[in-house]
This record gives sequence, C-alpha cells and structure tokens, in this order.
Amino acid sequence: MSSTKQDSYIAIVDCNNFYASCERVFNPALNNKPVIVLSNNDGCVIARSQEVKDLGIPMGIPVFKIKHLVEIHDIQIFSSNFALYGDISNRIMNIIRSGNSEMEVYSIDEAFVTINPRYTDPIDYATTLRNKIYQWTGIPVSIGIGKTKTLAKVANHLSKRGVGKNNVCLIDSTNDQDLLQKVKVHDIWGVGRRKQKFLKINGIYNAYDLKQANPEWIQKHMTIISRHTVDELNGRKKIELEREFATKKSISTSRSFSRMISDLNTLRNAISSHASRSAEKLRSQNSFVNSIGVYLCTNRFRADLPQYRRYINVQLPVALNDTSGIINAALEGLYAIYKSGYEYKKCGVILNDLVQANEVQQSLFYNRRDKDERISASIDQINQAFGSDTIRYAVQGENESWSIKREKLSPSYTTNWNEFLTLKV
DNA sequence: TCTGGGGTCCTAGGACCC
DNA sequence: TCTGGGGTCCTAGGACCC
Repeated sequence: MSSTKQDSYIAIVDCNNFYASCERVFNPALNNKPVIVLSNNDGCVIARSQEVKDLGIPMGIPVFKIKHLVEIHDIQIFSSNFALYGDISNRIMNIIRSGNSEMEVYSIDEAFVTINPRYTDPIDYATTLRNKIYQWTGIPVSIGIGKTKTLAKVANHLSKRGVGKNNVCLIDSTNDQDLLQKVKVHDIWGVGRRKQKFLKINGIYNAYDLKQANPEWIQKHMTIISRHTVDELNGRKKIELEREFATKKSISTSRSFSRMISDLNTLRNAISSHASRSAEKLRSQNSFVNSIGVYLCTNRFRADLPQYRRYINVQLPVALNDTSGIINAALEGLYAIYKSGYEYKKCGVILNDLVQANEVQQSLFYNRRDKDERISASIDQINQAFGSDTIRYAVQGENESWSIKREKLSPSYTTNWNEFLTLKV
C-alpha cells in the first residue's frame, strides 16, 4: 500500500491583510491607501493594510496612540464588520474546499489543506488556486506548502516576504536549510514571547537551529508542544488536520463596556445578554453545558483606580441548554463575585464542560428541562427569521447602554438587503 | 477622554486518599 | 523537638494562536 497521506503536501492558504482587503473589495477608492480596522468599541488596531504595516504601526495598538499618524497619512479607519468578513470568508473557504477532500478551516482568514496527490506540481496547483480566489472574490492570498503544518506556516511566512513566486512558497528537503535559516524562532508557529526568550538564551536563534535541536532536551526544558514543533520542522507530522465542523469544547461571550459600570443592575443586564448569546451558540452545535464560568474585571490600565478581578465556575446539578436556566446560573455566579465600590470595564460568560445532546447524563434528582428547552428552540427560530434579539429576556434590559461603540462601520454589502452596494450610473 | 474577543492545550500545585 | 511518601484527580492560570 502506498503511503500517499504521509507523503502528501500540506498547504496553508492565508488571506493577506484580510479585514482591510475586505473593506477594499467594495470600496476600490481605498486601494493603495493606508487602511485600518478597529476592535470592538473602536479601541485597538486589529487589521492593517500593507501601507500601514510599512508605517511601522503595530498590531493591537490603541488607536488614540496613533492619532497623529492617522492625520498625517490620511489613514482610512473602519469599525470591524464581522458580518461582511464572515461572508467573504465562507466564499473563499468554499473555493478551497471544492478541489480538496481534506481541509481544516483554521481561522476566519486561514485554511489548511492536504493537497490532493493528483496535483503533481503543488506550486502550480497553489498558484492556480490563488488566482482563482482573487478573481472570484477580490481577496489576495498567500500560500505556504510543506510536509507538515508547521513547515507550511513557515513557508507562508516567507511567501509574504517575497520568497518563492506569486506569494506561493514551498519548503522541502532540497531548500529547507537555506529557507529555515531566514526565519527567526519567534516567527515559528507555536513559539511566543516566552519560548523565544528561552530559546535565545540557549543559542537557538532561527528555525534551522530549532530543527537541529535535541527533541528530548526540548521536551524536558519546555513542553511536549515544543517537541512537536521540532519534529514538524524535520518533516515528521505531529499535528493533524482537525476534523471539519469539530464541536467546540468551550463557548465564551464577553465585551468591554463603552463606559465604566459600577451598579449591579447594569452588570446583570450584561451578564444575562452574554449568557443568552452563549446559549444560542451552544444550541447551534447541539451541545449541553455542565458548568458556567462568570468573570468581571476593572480597567487594568487605570492604575489610579482600585483594581478587582474575579472568576467563578458554577457547577450545574444537571446539564442545560435552555437560555433561562443558563442565565439563572450565570447570575448566581455574578452575585457570588460582585463587589460594590469598583468601576468595572469588562465582564463575560464561559460555558465549560460541554457534552453533545446524546451524551447528557440523567440525574436522579432533577428532571430534564423539556419545556424550557422547547421554549429556547422556538425563540431561536423566531430570532433567526426576524433578526437576533427580536425576542429577549427582560433581565437583559431594554437598552444596552453598556454596549459597544462602532462609529466607523462599513455597510454589510453582501449580507443585508438594505446595504447592497448601489451603483450610480 | 480613549486600550478586543474567542479559542486550545499544558502544567504546577492543591486536595485528597491510602 | 519530632511531625512519611507516593499516587491520582482536578482546576486555575499561563502560553500561545488568530
């Protein structure tokens, strides 16, 4: 039997400057101009066009710190429009999926694929795919190819820096020493700030150094994950493609407030809304929850104010998937950790210990909440048909005064009938 | 004035037991 | 003053990712 799977190449398809590119698709006047997309509350920079990267503006910086640069360079700024980005992402993923059996959607703008061995020239295949995605969606992508996910990621990193051709780069045994020497350890998938520091202290500076490292030594002094990185740099597969549509093991919803909040009543509104949204996500993957985490925290950047942050995990007597039960448990957690006298900046709800519906343990002492589950299912149907939050629980509050600020939002060109692009002729 | 959100995995260390 | 040793299980928090 031939081991085609072992021998086949893995590619990662990665959209260039994804959110900024999405804004440009429907607004070509933005081409060649610096473009920035902001996080919730219009707080931090979460996406930058190449022009902005060239200006040296880092990822994650709060926008108020670069106000002067925005003015000088006429930087175009947008609030994040996830309805638009999600829709364009789906279109791209479908194009990739159409030619490959094994695929993993790794994030909104990245996908791993096992290149079908019938494509005898992986570079040619990738170049064709790249051109097709650009032609059909207007989004430019880069593609890295290697024998493992880690090598594909390294190749992709290089492809964005002009190594290879047409934003496609392949690493194999003929060129890996040369190429891996160009990559700093910090730019390897799985090596963050802390590990980078440790590696440098020990004389390991680039990806080729790490490839040569002793796996046992790495595991002993770092983690099993880091050992896998070494193996993968050597072409030994340790990280498999994830099954598509894998169910999540935890679900969280959280927001920073647009202003400081100290009163319990507004926090109840916020926690209830997060619990309700989490419950919807839970039902959409047909799961039940066994314990619910709740946290709140003050503004950690305000050294002049008293700080408080706490997390609690509420164990449920029986697995739930209905909104009212989940809200009640989350509020129980909130009451346990809330302290008056603090200015809160953020709170959130995390659903932990998820199980699929058919794995729910029956309890001797609690009945299944059939009625509540049916009510929640009906609410989901109504909200899907008439828009989210058509029906909501009273405890979520009438107005969301704590909610987010999005002052520079682009239209949802592809997902909202009222916001289609209008052409004036 | 203004500083994101949603995940996964690993490990250290406490609780508990014999 | 002396005050074991080792195992398992669980969880909070860290590190990392996009």
